[in-house]
Amino acid sequence: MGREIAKAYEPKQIEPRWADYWVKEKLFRADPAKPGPVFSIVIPPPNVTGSLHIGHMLDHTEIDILTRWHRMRGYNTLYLPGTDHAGISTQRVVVRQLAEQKINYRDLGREEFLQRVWKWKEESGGTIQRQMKQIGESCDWSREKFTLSPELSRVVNEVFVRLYEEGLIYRDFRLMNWCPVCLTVLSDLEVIHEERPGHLWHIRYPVAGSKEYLTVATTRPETMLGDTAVAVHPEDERYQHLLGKKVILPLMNREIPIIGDEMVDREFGTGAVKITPAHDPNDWEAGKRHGLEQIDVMTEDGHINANGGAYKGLERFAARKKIVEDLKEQGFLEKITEHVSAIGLCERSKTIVEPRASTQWFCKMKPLAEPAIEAVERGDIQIIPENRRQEFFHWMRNIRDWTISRQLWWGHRIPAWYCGDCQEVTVAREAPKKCAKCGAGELKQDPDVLDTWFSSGLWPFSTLGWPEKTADFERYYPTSLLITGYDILFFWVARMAMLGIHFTGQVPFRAVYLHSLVRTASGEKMSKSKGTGLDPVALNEQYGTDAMRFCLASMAAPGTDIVLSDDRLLGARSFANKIWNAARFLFVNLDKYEEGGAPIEALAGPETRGKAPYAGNGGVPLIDRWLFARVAETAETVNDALANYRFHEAAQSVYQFFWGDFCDWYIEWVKPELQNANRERADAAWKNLFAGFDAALRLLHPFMPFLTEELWHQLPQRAGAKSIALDTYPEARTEWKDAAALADFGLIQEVIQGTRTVRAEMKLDPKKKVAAEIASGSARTRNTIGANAEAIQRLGNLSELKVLSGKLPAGDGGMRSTAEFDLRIPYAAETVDAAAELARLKKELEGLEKAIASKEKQLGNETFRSRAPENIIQGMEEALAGQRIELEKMRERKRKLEG
RNA sequence: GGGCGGUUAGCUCAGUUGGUUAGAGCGCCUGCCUUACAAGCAGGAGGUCGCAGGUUCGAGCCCUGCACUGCCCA
Repeated sequence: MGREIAKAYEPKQIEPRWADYWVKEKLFRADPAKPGPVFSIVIPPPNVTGSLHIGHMLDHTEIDILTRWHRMRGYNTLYLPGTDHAGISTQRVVVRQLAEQKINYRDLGREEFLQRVWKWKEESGGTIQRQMKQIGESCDWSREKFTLSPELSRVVNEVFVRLYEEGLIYRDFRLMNWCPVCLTVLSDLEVIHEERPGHLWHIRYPVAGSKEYLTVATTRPETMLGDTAVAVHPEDERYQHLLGKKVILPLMNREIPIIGDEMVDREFGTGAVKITPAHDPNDWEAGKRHGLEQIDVMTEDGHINANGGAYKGLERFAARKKIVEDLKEQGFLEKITEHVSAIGLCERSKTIVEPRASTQWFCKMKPLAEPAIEAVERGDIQIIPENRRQEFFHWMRNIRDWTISRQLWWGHRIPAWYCGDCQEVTVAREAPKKCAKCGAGELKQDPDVLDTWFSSGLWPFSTLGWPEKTADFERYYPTSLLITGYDILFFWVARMAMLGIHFTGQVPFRAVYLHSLVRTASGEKMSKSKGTGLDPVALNEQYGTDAMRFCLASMAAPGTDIVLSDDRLLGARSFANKIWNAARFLFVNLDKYEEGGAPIEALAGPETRGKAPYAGNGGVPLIDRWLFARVAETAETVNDALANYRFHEAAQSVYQFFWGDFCDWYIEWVKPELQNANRERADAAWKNLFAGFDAALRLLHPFMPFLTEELWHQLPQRAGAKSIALDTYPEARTEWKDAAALADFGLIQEVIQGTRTVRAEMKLDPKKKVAAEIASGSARTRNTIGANAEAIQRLGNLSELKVLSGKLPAGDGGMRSTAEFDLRIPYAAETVDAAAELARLKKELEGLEKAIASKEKQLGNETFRSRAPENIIQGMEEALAGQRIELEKMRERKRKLEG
């Protein structure tokens, strides 16, 4: 059976096939009845606003790596997928689409509009699902959830009602952040604070019954239409005589009082400020203190309303301009100065938010926050990286009540009904038939919906069937881990922690790993709206999903943002190609060997692979002992790194192993053995080669699922081998650990590299084999080299290798010395570039002398000797001894060259 | 204004409790189409670890200050 294997890695040829296979075969379906320790993880549900971006790609890569890793290690594994209805964002998208067709969504009516959004949701939700399948995420599609599904909406109502009954949800009339574009209130978190250069307008307010002016400074002149007072600091000497008097509000010709209030900063502007309770949070509070009227001068979409007199109908910034002009014209404008003002922007629309008073629903946070803080303090929820804990605590300890209502249509309708007769509010799980208080039948449901994060906050338990005690809930809750970006620590993670503990009595996840953000080359957060986003699908097609995943993993050091570059992606793709070609070498040669009548299952079948390493005739060769020692080391590093979310370390380790060890050394070394006329030796070599390759594939699988699945299936397998994803993950087997093999092979590598370096320095013709001689005072070293002379000659391109005891006899040629051995390629003296070598020697000598001096100084220090740990001292002494020998050899060589 | 992080090779970044001559990828230089791979192979150059102090037998790592830079919160 000849294997068809393309010359180069072509991800497009293999990825769709396996993506399909994994879903169709339902390989990743979780079964709560199965035994084993549990690893459960719920996806941070992507918004159904469009498609996955590069940030999702990182997030999902990390989740999938850990999921596949746990599964291979025998965990009962659940990775639960799903999407978020993303109220405000999704509504915005559809509103915009309609606007492009010149349709105002409000004209459509609520029902019709919602139908349109559902249609959009089906499309983009489908896109996300398709993308996730395309990138090979090993989730259980049978458990896919959607935050706005009837199933999860019931949970939302349940939670709302319970919180209301517990007195944790209430209504209040407050000044809120309002987005005039999204037409809804926003929570504090949804407002982005920014500093922008602006102006400070100094406006003269004439004092009533006097010729005097009181000049106030403001950053928002348009709000003066709603001024109901002017305030100064009560102890400000400049204004004592004005306290209790009134000013005439310019443009509006209204008398308003001059009040004293300690909130006024005497240093700011003129020390006098206008008070507009309906349009500024500080003024709102001041207004309450002084019993001032609240005059709202704006419409919901940021235009001046009837309270604004002549300015009615003007958009707020147009109104500002006009008001400033008018003030100037009428002599009320004293001056304009430069000023950097802090502004609030709507997270979604980037519009400047407008403080606006309205009645909203709130959720009390302090009672919910405390248990969550304690859970993190106790370590019941572990936050990684550690430094994010502090942010979490700081925010949680200063938490404010959460505005949970939104003036949107797309979302969970608030389960509250108002009686048309007695105005009583009824909060219920299902629509009530009549008013609980007066019995009237005319009830109207609250038109508002809940903040998206209210339902996302329930995600870890709502998706597992709570409040029912389902098998899934019992088995998979609390989830093992949450992986998400640190940018939603407060929005989402904190709220899940609070709501999860409150409703289930258990933490929603035992650990939270907060990963970095993917940034553009200039360091900005990638964003589709700025056009700086990278499309993961396009990149996956260009480089291959496996390469993309590997690249992201290799850059995902905890706490560091990722700057993705073409260079890195190319490097990862090269790695995939390297793996592909190593496989190609194996398979092509195995086919050849098979034609010679070799029983393949006995060479490369799983039973055979499991028992490596094999001995030929004699013991297990050094190269094989070394390979499996490296497998064990790599498995140890990778397992340890993944257990600690050190994806980059895991990736780097497996990269080094596959490329640096398996390809560069192992394959090159065993090539001739594979054709060895001695059947027993050749068979052993094949068995070891495949066992090593198989271990490498399994090590790589969580990072590069497609490539490894493809190649794994090409291995001679038991009938019915389903997937590498269900195979076991390599462990650091104790029988593979072999310090002696690592040391001995390290020596051989030094010898081979020495010959290559000397050859390069002497600029020898690469095609020409040359003789080399090597001398060592150590019998063990001589034996090790002697036993591997054939491979050393081949890989060092040598025609002959003489192994001598003691020192090299006098002679000319290129030389390399270590403490262990001296190597020489004899050659006529004139062909050696003595000057170049001398320069190199001098430089090396300098470094060595420095190293020796520093060690001598330290070792000579009594305090060091008495305080440093024994192993450090001993290691240093050994290194020093070696370096002294090297130094001596180098000096001798130098003398000779100079002589 | 408060808090957190970053500054290490030309570029992008690792460097886990302080411990022997600081690493990787890419780029660069030299030589190779060696029949798995030129997306490759072999060899090589390149860093006073932002600056200034301090602690320590010993500092890229700990402390203080400064500079530049990014983020979060108000």
